[in-house]
Order: sequence, then C-alpha cells, then structure tokens
Amino acid sequence: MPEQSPGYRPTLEAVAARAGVSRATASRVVNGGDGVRKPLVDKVLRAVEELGYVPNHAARTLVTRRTGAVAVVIAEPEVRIFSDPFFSQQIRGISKELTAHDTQLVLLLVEGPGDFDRITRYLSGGHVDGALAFSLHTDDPLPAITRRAGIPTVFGGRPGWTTDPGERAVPYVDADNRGGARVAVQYLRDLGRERIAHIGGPPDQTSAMDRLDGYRDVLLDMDPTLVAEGAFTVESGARAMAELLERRPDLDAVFVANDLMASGALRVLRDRGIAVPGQVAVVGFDDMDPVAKETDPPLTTVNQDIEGQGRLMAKLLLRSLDRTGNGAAPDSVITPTTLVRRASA
Amino acid sequence: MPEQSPGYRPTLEAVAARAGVSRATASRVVNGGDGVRKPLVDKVLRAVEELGYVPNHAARTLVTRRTGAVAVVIAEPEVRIFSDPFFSQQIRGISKELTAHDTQLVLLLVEGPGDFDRITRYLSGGHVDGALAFSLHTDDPLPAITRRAGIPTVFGGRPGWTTDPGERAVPYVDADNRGGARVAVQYLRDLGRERIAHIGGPPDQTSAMDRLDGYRDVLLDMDPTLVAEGAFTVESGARAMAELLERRPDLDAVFVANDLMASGALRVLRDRGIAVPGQVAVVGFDDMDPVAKETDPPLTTVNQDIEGQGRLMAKLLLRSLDRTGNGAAPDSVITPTTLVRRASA
DNA sequence: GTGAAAGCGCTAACAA
DNA sequence: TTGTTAGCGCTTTCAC
Repeated sequence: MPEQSPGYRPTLEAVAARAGVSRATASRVVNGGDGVRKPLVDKVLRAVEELGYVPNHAARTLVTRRTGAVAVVIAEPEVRIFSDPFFSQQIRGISKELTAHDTQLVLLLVEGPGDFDRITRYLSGGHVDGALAFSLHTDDPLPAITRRAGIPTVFGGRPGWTTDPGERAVPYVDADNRGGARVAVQYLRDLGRERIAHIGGPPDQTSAMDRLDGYRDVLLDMDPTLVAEGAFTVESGARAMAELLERRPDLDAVFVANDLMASGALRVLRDRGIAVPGQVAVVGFDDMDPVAKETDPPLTTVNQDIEGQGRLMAKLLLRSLDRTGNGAAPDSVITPTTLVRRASA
Repeated sequence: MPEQSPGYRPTLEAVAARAGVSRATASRVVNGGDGVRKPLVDKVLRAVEELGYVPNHAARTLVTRRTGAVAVVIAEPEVRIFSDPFFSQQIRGISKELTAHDTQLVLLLVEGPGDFDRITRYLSGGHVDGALAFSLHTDDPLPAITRRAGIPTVFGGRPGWTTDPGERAVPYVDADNRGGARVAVQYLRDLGRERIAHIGGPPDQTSAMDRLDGYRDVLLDMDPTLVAEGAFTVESGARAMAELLERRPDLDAVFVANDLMASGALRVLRDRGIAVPGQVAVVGFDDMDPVAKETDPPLTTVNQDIEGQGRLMAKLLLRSLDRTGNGAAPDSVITPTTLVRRASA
C-alpha cells in the first residue's frame, strides 16, 4: 500500500489518466469490470494499485442513492445491556455478516424516550439503507418508527405488537423460545419430577412470555403458586427462588427463564443446603457463556445460537436490500434451540 | 412531520423554490442562518418544515469533505468482550457524546489478524473523520494502523507501545490504575494487614501492569510468593486465590486487579470457611455494576467512571476534529479513581 | 467495448 | 444581505 502525504486522495480521474482510459471505463473496472476487455482491466487495476486509489464513498452514494450502511438500533434504557452478553453476541454476528458484504454498521443507542425523534430523523435521512433493531418490550415504539421512516428493517426478537390486519407483518429473527421451554420442562418431567416450578422473566418481554407459554404447554394444569416472576438478573432469580421455596417447599424442579436468574436460584438452593439436582432439579435458558458452565453445579440449559441469530438478521436485511430483483420483503425466521445436559438436572 | 410517499426526498432546491429564495440562502439557513435576515430565515424554515426536508448527507460530505462520522474500533478477539460490561459502558458514554454533536458512530469489530487490512482500508477510505480505539494489549497493532491511516484517533486505555523518540505520543484516556491500586493497598495496610497478596491480570494488558505497579509502589519489599496471575475472569480469580492460599496460608489480605477475579477469590475463601474480612480482607478494582455490590460480602473496590471515560474520549476526538482553529492535537487524560468501602475490607 | 457528457444535492467563492 | 456559479467524485445513459 503506497503511503501518500496524508490527506491526499487520488480520484477516479487520476486512475483513468494513469491507465490511459476514460473515467467511465475506470469506473466499470472498479465496480467489477464487466464488459471491459481484459488488457484494459489490468491496466486500470494496476493504476489503482499504484495510486492507492480508494473510491470516494460520498460521491458514490450521491449518485447511486445507496449508502452501503445499515443502522443497528438498540433501545435498552435499562442496566441490563451492561450485564447481558446477549447484545454483544448478536452484534458480533451482525458485524461479521455485514463486513462480508462491505456494509457498514452504524450504531444507534437509544438513551431515552426523547431519543426516538432523533432516531426517526436519522433513519428517514437517507444515512443508511436499512436497519436492524432489537425490540424487547411489548410496547416498544421501534416498529412504528422504522415503518414510518420507510426503510427496510429486521427485528431481533419477536416484537410484542400484534399486527393490525392488513398491515404488513414485521420481519424478525427469534429463537424458538416456546419450543425450547417445552423441551426443558418435558425433560424435567421425564426425569420424574412432579412439582415443576417456573421462574419467569419480565412479562413485557416477548421472550419471557414465550418461555412461560412453553412451560404451560407441558404443564396444562399449571399451578400458579409454582410460578414466580423475575427480571432476568441474578438477584431477581435469587429472590424468586426464595419466594417459591417459601410458598412451595415441596417443589422438586425449577425451569428458569434465563441462565442469569438460574445462577441466582442455584445460589439460594446451595445456601439452604438443598441438593441440586438431588432434591431440586434446575434447568435454565440461553446456555450463556461462561455463566452456564461455571455455576455450581454446572447448569443444564437450553442453548440458542445468539451469534447465528445476528448473522441471520443481517442476512435477511441484506437480501431485502438487494436490488437484483429478488429483493423480496424478508420473512421472519425462528431459530432452533437444543437442550444441553450438564449437572443441575 | 409530513408523511410523504416513502422514497421521495425533497432537495434544497425545492425548499428554496417554496421559500422564494436562492439555493444558497436556503443552504445558509439550514446551516445555522448566520447573515440571513430574519424574515427570510423564517420563510425557509417554514418551507423546510412543510416539505419535511432533510439534508442529503452524501452531497454535503462530498463538498465539505467531512463525514460527520467517527469509527469505534474494537479489537478483542477474546471471549472477554462477551462477559465484560466494560465496553458496553464506554460505548454508551461515547455514543452520548457523539450524539450530542450530531456525529455518527460506526462500529468496527476486529475479528482476527486478517481484519487489520480491512480496517486500515476503511479508515483511510474517508468514511469517517476520526477514530476511537481500544488498545488493551501491549503488542496491539491498532496504534500503528490508525497512524498510517492518517486520521485523528484517541485510544481507550494506555497503549502498551513505548513511543519512539520524535514520534508523536498517542493520545489516550485511561483511569488512574496505578494510583487507584496504591490507594487500595495503602488502605489494606492502614487496616493493619501485613501480608497483602495480589492477584494480577494478564501481563500483556497495560491496566494489569499499572495496577501491579501501584501495588509495588506501596509494598516496596514485595514478596513474589504473594503475587499470582489471573486473566480478569471469575474462574481465573478463583484459581489464583487457591494458588495463593496454597503457597501462603498466612496471608491476611488480597488486592485483586478486577472485580470479576475478586468475586472468584471470594468464592474460594467462602468455600474454605475463611472469614472475609476477618481473616482475609479483599479489595477489588472497577466497582463493576452489579458484581461488586452483589458479592458475599459486598466488595470493597476501586471505582472508575467508565462511561465518563467514553465521553471523554469522544470529547477529545471531536475537539481535535474541530476546524475552528483550536483543533489542537489531543492530549492524554488520566481519570481519577476512588476507593469504595463495602464489607470485604 | 469504450468514451463523452450529464447530473446526483450540496457548499462556498465570488458578484451583485 | 442575497444570488449566481462552479465544482466535489462518481455512475450512467447514450453515442460511437
């Protein structure tokens, strides 16, 4: 890579001149070289190399009307984003996929309700070609915002909104929360457990709802005293476990809606000298690294491929951005989950 | 906000026409309105409002040569980024500051050594005005890359590189790791502890080095058998603690280089029935939320304002990007730390 | 297959 | 103070 005086940037014009061709031909070569004779292609390529030419992105965007950038919108005012590897992993997956397609990732963090205006303006401002958003709460304004902004969007996690009839469904990627929960609870049942409790997540998050539904699917005659509500944090899991033990000292298993809460629950059980899985079997959800492996005992839990979900989101979005005809509106995808057996159940 | 047929975007031309002024005047108003008479300003503003005009960013960049975007480069191939809230918090601070200055955040995740080429190309490609980078390892190639790319860069964390004489020092923001460590160890000493051990982080990270140096500052006659090395993870902290107890069962205090390792150490002490702080006092580093508050017992630790560091990084970079003359090259800043007393020491 | 030329939407001299 | 005009660097018809 030739080192130039910093700040100087050769233009396509310069490349064309050096290669002895027109700007148009140089442009064709830079953009793939279709329909240009081999010798000319080589000449141009050499000029590019020698000059250290890098296309001016702004100029390109101005004429093509494509920015080559995608916004990732994260609305999570809670502390949760700080202690939850969930986002980091999804973003990693997204980043990999976008990078592979020369697309930039513009991060939009929503700090508060007042920010929605800013986000709307940005999204409608032609800065990005599409958006990826995480919608966690049932009353999330994000779906409405991206719809209004009129840019293709794929959501991470099932949005809580029920689609109005006639309105186009919002495309999303989500794990099979309900199915995973079903498998987990069925597993506890097959183990012979009879009083299977559940520690659920915040009821305004669709993943929590879906996992609770999966629990209900298996335990049709669900006893409400066996269900406690947490907040997807370690501490809330501990509290919920204590509450359950208070109410139902006879419980012999718990299906916990995420690993963080499960680790809190395990701590409470250990502190009270209750054997796991001997007296109480515990199954978590997420297979979060490294939490699940390092609990005492190691946690049996439901694995979901979070990074893969991120990749998939990006993939779906990029496909809908593709102008070569097959740029159909993306469908939603539910990714599979698998039960990982460790020692807690 | 007027809803238009999606895809249509009014131009400055349209605004000017509607306001009955020239494009130049419209442009002036949109960019602050200096030197335009009030009534015209109002007219233009109204036209903007009515048309729902949003400036075309590409066109503007093309002529001003400023992108209004900043890259955040994160090179952390390790698992660590997944379990460490450190980055999320810094990014949050960065995001807030950038947003307040209408600057976009482009996220660049470095997945492996092969990625450095890509990053270099991107940074020199005029996509962004500057960069913020996290340099954690002493052999990090990032400083060299951003220098070669020739764009202003501010680092998070002291880069391990010793600056060649004559070469411009790399500007960075870092916590006062050494000073914080000094205060922590001195505090243990003031408590009357006489055999103060240390669990350090990976020696290729400057923060770990600096904290170790602070420990040494106080314990000049440092005994090597009192020092163990961890990897900034819970498990490694537990291992290091076990190792130390093996070697020096007589130790009466431990200064641990971060809270994650401290929580592992506490677990080991608890498991062995060693009273904290009765027999062994423990001080951590980071005051990580929620870890430090929720250990058993709650952790006495050194607080650093991570989000503030992020803000500061952005602030320094934006200042050096400012073209109004005072755009001096940024200096480095060391942010203060404070000891937070809880129950473990 | 290749080149000439128009124009994307905007800012910044320069004129008026 | 306001308007006119010349590009910024690129892609893309349209001729050749």
